[in-house]
Amino acid sequence: MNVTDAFGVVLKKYRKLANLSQEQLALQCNLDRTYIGMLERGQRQPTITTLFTIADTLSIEPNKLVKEIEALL
Amino acid sequence: MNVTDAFGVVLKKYRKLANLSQEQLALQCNLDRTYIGMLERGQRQPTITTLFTIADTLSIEPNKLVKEIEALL
DNA sequence: CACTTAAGATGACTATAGTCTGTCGAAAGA
DNA sequence: TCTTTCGACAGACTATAGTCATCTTAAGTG
Repeated sequence: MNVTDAFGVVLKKYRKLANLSQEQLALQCNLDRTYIGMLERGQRQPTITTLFTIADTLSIEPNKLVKEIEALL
Repeated sequence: MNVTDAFGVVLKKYRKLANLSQEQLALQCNLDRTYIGMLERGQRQPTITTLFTIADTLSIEPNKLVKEIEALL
């Protein structure tokens, strides 16, 4: 599995845990609804600041998200 | 301090620790020499796969790099 | 059934990641 | 002085992150 796909999997998992729709998450992150969807489907990869923004919104430390990605590779 | 600048600081620190020039690191990462410089100066921010590639080349876990960035924010 | 919400998907767009070529100055060695 | 190595920096470029409008489908819900 590649980094982009792994990020999508982890993102979806934590969004669901936070009980948010893609749209709700997008609003809280100041990102676009369709972009969140593309991230989850592995069709886009985030920059590092986007990673931090999303992690922040999901109340999880960025390094923990990254660690989970590493575990999927 | 923002995420982009913090990444630059951390990158430079670990590149020096690995005793590599920007050009040597760039070659090993398959990235451009000037781009490594821009990252270190906070003029560009990496995507997540670039983060993983660089961490890999520097023999450090991506989540550790990220943790250091968090500490600088 | 109609109505709503969530998400997949696409095409066109703007902003920026990442490349390439080259110049410059500082430091260090021959 | 001459050369090499390193890094800052600039400009022009290509690839892709991220936006926006819109349509479609699936799963509830009354």
